Amino acid sequence: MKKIIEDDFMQRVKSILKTSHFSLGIGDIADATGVSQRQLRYWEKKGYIKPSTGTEEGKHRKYSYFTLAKVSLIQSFIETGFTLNAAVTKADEHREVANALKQLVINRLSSVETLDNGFKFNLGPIEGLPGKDLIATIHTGQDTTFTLENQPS
Amino acid sequence: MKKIIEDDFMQRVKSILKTSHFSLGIGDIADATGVSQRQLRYWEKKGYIKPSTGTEEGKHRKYSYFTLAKVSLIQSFIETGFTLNAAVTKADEHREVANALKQLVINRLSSVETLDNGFKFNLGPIEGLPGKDLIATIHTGQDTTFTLENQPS
DNA sequence: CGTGTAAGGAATTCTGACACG
DNA sequence: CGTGTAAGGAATTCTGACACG
Repeated sequence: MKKIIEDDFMQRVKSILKTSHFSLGIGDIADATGVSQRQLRYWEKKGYIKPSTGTEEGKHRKYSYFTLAKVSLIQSFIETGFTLNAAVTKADEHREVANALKQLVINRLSSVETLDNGFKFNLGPIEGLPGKDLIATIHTGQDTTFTLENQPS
Repeated sequence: MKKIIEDDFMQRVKSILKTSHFSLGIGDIADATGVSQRQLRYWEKKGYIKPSTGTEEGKHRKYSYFTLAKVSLIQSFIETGFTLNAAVTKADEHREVANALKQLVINRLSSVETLDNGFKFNLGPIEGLPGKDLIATIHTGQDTTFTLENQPS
């Protein structure tokens, strides 16, 4: 009942994760974060955020996913009572977290199996435990567990 | 030189990951995947993909990130020589992979430390290894390694 | 089947300004 | 400082059709 997803598929997924540089419009950012378009343009003018596609030629602004994350963080701090400037400072301290998470997945994901109600991800070896692979098991709607399995010989 | 990011921050990041339902326009999907707008509308008409925001009221289409991933996968199979219909079938077999990856991060990420040139993620305990926490270490531009550390007492 | 194109209308975003404070 | 609003123009997307095959 389980099915090992072929390496070919994993290559495609990794390639997509690495190369897919998608962008969002200002309305998409506003809807997702609750920050108004007026605020986003003002924050840009102050240098707090910047669109990936310049608006030099009078075109619509485009934002990266990391800008979305940053806007969400800033908004989160503002709601807590920080001033805009203080919220930006706090958000900037950790702006690379989302990027690092993405890198984690790209670097280590080596294979996937489908289960009846979830997935098994093979994340490769752990330092100091030769011959073992780290396995993350996800069951839909439940928690994720990590286990160790002997590497296929 | 290292800095433990406070729980407060992790709560914000988790909250953002869970609640941030962002969407992309048809032009964003087309630019990110290389699939034309004409193709996207045709694929929608055939029932292969569907926008998150209906176009009933004559508004612009909005797509989820998972639809972007699916479109990328379909395109990847088409480029390999599959027909559109066959490519959709292959993509559908694994459409929940991206969702599961997101769940993995949300479920297990418990704390983050910043290093000089990367991050340390604490992913919590492993089955069968009491007292230990799984640590993922990411160095910018390098590989990710997993190690075990004693849980803080 | 699957995609390209030109056409006219509608939805979205653009800038600069006025407002409040 | 930081954000809301109304205004007119520009960029983007809309649908239905014609085309090729």
